[in-house]
Amino acid sequence: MGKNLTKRQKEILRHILTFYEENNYPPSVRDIARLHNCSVKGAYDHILALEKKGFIERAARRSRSIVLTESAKHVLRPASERRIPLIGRIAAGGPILADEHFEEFCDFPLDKWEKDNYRFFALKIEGDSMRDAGILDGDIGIFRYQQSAEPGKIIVALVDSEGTAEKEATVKYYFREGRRNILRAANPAYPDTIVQNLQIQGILRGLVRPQV
Amino acid sequence: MGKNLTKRQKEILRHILTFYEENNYPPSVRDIARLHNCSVKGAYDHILALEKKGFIERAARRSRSIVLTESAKHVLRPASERRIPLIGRIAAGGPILADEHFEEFCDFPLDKWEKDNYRFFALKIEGDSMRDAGILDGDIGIFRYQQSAEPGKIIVALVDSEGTAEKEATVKYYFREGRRNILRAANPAYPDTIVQNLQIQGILRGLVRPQV
DNA sequence: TGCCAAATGAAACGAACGTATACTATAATT
DNA sequence: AATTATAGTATACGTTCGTTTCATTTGGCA
Repeated sequence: MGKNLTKRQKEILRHILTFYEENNYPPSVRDIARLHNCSVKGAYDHILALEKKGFIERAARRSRSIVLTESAKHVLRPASERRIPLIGRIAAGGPILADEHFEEFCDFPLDKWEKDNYRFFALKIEGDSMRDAGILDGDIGIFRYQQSAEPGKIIVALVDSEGTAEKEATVKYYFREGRRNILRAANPAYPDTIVQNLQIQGILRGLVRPQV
Repeated sequence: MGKNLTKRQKEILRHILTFYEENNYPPSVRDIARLHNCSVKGAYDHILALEKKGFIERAARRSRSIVLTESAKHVLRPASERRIPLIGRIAAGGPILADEHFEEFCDFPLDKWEKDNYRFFALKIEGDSMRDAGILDGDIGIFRYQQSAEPGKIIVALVDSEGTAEKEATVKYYFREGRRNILRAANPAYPDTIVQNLQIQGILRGLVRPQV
């Protein structure tokens, strides 16, 4: 997965999407050649390359059978615009919005809630430490990506996870006391956590509960 | 517009939709003929008829250029099956799923959660009576429409609202005690409500919280 | 019964389409 | 310097596809 796209290949991808959005059916090889202003073979080669890299799928010898994969859609419209990546485990040090962390995408009517340019991600919440804030085990939190937060907000922070080199995302209230950062659960059973170097990843902006 | 469909034509329409959902690109005339188990000409004539009646659109001489119109989608799957109506106030006696109650539609990734034939609706929840179940004021509950429920489930029930002839929808835990129906809040500050003739409208299947 | 109209099918034509061959050129990598 | 990946043109082959022609069947209905 996650191979790199060349500039031309990305152009082709976008042409395919554009054609599809305008016509509601996929383009033929010649349609793509026309849009890209190149020869049929040129377009065809790009299609083969895009297929090999996993950005499109198609049926051999069938006309107009190109479909964009999730990766392609993700490349063409960044997470913030429409689809929210659901984050899995976070490797040490890496940025939270790297492709390798995306387990799947969480379709979400985001555009009705927010119209700005922030990027969002989703995180499955485990445990009942935020129970009293109405956030239960299994809920999917929708977070706006930002690296700082006002005290009192519910945030995602990265903390070291035992036994592995990976980090773990934890969801807590964020407070400050002097120079110390405090992570506080919304459940009196959990004690505060005090951390010096806090890696804030985002603040809670929404919630989805798959089942009740 | 809105002409009538013959039985065969509706079958063809459904075949087109089925093919499209399975492949993500439209069928060719021969694909349709295969699905309908008829000749190419038979399928083609049906396509022409469907086009004349406004259920499909297509580009002449272009392969796989059939697209279903809104009318077709409406015929094939009524609104209630996919988009979730957001219910406003409920007039006295009327069924909860009447058009007049829909204030708007709540687009929701329903298909990933449920694959059955139930009908769903959404309801904005007011108050904090279900706070301890993680359902806060302003949350939008997603309910499966059904008129009975097992005890212990969170349901929507219709109760008389003071001063008006209208009914109000209330969300509570449902319990039984002998022949009496008990509506119980998930907040100790609220007392149980005991009702004799309970109008259950649906049970909670999901939740969306627009803002935190 | 006989006739019309709608529905259906086999076959075929030509356009649209995927695919292949051959050749050129550029840039990055080995 | 050789290799590989990318990008491109022009041309052509064979398949898929929309469309048409002609003939056949089917189902009312006068």
